[in-house]
Amino acid sequence: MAMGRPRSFDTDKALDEAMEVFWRHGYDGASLAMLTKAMGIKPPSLYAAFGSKEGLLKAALDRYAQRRSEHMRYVLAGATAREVAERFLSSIAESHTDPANPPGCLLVQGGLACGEGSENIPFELASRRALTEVELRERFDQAKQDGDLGGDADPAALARFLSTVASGMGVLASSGADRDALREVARVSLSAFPAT
Amino acid sequence: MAMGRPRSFDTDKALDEAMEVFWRHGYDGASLAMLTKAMGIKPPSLYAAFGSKEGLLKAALDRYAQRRSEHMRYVLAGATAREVAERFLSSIAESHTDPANPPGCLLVQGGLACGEGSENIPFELASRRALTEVELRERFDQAKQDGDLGGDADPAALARFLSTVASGMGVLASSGADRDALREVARVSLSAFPAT
DNA sequence: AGACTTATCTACCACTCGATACAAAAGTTG
DNA sequence: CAACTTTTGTATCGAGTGGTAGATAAGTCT
Repeated sequence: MAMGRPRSFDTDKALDEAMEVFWRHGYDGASLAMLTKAMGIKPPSLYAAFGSKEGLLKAALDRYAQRRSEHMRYVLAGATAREVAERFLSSIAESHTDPANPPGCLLVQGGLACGEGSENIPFELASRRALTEVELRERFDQAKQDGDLGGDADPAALARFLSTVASGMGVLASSGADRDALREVARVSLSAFPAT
Repeated sequence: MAMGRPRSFDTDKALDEAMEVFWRHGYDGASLAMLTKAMGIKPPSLYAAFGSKEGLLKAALDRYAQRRSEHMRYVLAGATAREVAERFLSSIAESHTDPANPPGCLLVQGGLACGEGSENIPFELASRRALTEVELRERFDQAKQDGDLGGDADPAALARFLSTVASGMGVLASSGADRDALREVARVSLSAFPAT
């Protein structure tokens, strides 16, 4: 049945380049010219592989989530709620200032507000940010059952707090703050988790 | 010397409309068509009054800062560091979910990452966000001299923490979170300021 | 009134946007 | 090799971008 001409570029490698462009310039600010140049391909190849600019973003977001999942598994494996929080905030401080990537978080930098043809992009990013909060809340629910969160502690509120601080650290990092500044924010934030 | 034809629109009223467009769509996402329609004027009037799209944003940011200054004066007038933090976070929770405005904070929504012609916009917003952090730090320095901040407390770190949480609350609000959610984040954040 | 100054409107500029039509190229299968 | 299928590059689409030229309108000053 004839297999057709094989793709001449590596999809994942191209996605990594696209991710960086979206990360650094946001969805609206990332033009097809920038994307195709970074990916090393021409527009028809991009559209054949990803369908649309939005499809490309979603594929990049999937890849971003995949990268993060291993970190998150380590974070959630912390023995206590406080240790989970400590691991979470530390990993955010490191990853948001990793010189291998643009500063901040793709899910924040990608676009909190967009133009007329891209109204659903902010929703897409928000729903992906929400996933992390859910993971934390479920872990803190478990911590409460385990007894290492006091009776007055609110797992949902703590998860939302951590998620909010993480977003804020994304904004801070994108402003050029260095790693130590983010570590300091992480340390102060831990006040919400009384030491065992 | 002849005064010339008077301006037929109210500059501040027009700025308020422009502010809302930038707030809701970000700098790149706000097109001249959207801006002129919202302001009720034509492009030549806009350019005569504000010079450029970037000039319009800066004028809107000035107006935004002016609006906030009274709130900030109230915040900084708190008797103790903890009361300042409490007032700050509460005012953020209210203002970022004020139905009279787009959700979140203009200084965050306006654009953390921009396209090729607007590289300096994120810097402009970041420098304005930094002003609030400086005000808080100076107030906490004073609190330390006054003795209502313990010897182990770090005024700069606490100010950066609050500023970071405020940015995070902006992201959270822009995702559709309601006022109670932000209030809860404010409450948890206050853990960093031991009660007197 | 008439000269002068500034704002406004219509129409448009060159350019970029995201996206695509078409034909040549590069493979696999019979 | 010949038939078939898919990808690739060139060249371009219509729409929208930020911004402006030039004429007209609406005031103030002498």
